[in-house]
Amino acid sequence: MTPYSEKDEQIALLAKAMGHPARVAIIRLLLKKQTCICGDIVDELPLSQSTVSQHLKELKEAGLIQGEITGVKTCYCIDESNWEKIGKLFDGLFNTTYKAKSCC
Amino acid sequence: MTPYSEKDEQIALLAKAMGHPARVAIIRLLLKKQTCICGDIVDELPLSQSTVSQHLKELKEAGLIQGEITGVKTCYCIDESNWEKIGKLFDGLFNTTYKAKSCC
DNA sequence: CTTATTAATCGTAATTTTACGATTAATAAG
DNA sequence: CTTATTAATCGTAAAATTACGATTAATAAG
Repeated sequence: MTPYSEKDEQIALLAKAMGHPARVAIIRLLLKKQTCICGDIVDELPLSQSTVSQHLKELKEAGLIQGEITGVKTCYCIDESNWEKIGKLFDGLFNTTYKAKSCC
Repeated sequence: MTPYSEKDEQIALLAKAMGHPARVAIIRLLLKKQTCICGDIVDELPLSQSTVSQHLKELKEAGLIQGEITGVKTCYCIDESNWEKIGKLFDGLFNTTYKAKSCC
C-alpha cells in the first residue's frame, strides 16, 4: 500500500509526533516530573487547554505516551512498553557512524 | 522570543525534518549507498523530481544533509559535522530510561 | 440535586506542508 | 553555437497542522 518500508513509516510517524517544540516539552516534562496530570501540563505550556489536549492526543496516537483517566482528571505518562523500542529505532538510524564516501 | 527551550526547538526542528517517510528513506539511502546524486535518489523514490528536490532542501535546511554541485549534477551526503551531535540529542531524550512514577 | 472542575471534542480560521507540472539556469556534449 | 541533461525554483491546488474559544461529558464537591 505504502511505497515506503515499515520501518521508515514508523520512524517518520514518531519523528512527526516529536516535530513540535510543545510536544518535545511535554515529553521532557513527563520524563522529569512526578506529576503528569493534564492540567499541570497545561500550566507549564504557553498554550490553551484545548491545544495542549490536541498535542497530548497526537503523542498518544504515536504511542509515545499513555493517558489514564482517574475521576475528573487524566494522568499522562510515557508509554513504557514502547519507550525502549522507540529509543532503539532512533538509535539504529542516528547512531550509524557515517563514513565519508568518495562522492562528496 | 520563542517560549520553548533552545534544545526543545532544536529537537523539534530535526524531528520535523525526519517526519516524512520519503525523507527517512533519503537519509537511509545516503547512509547506505555510495551514490548520492540527486537523480539517483529521485529514481529510488515514488515521487517527482521537484518533490524530491523539495524534500532534499528541507533535510539540508535542518542540517541533516549537505549538497555539493559538481557540474550539472548535485551530490548529496549526510552532514558529517552535525550527524554525531544530532544522534546525541535524540539519544539524550529517547534513551532516558523511564522509571514508572506513582501517578500512573 | 445543583454546582464546580477537569479534560475531550467540535467548529473554524490561518498557516504550513505536500505534491505536481512547467520553467529556468547551468553545465556538458555534439 | 546548438542541443541535451540535470536539478532548482515557481506557481498552484489539495490536504494537514496549529491554535483558539465554545461546548460537552463526566466526576467531585456542596
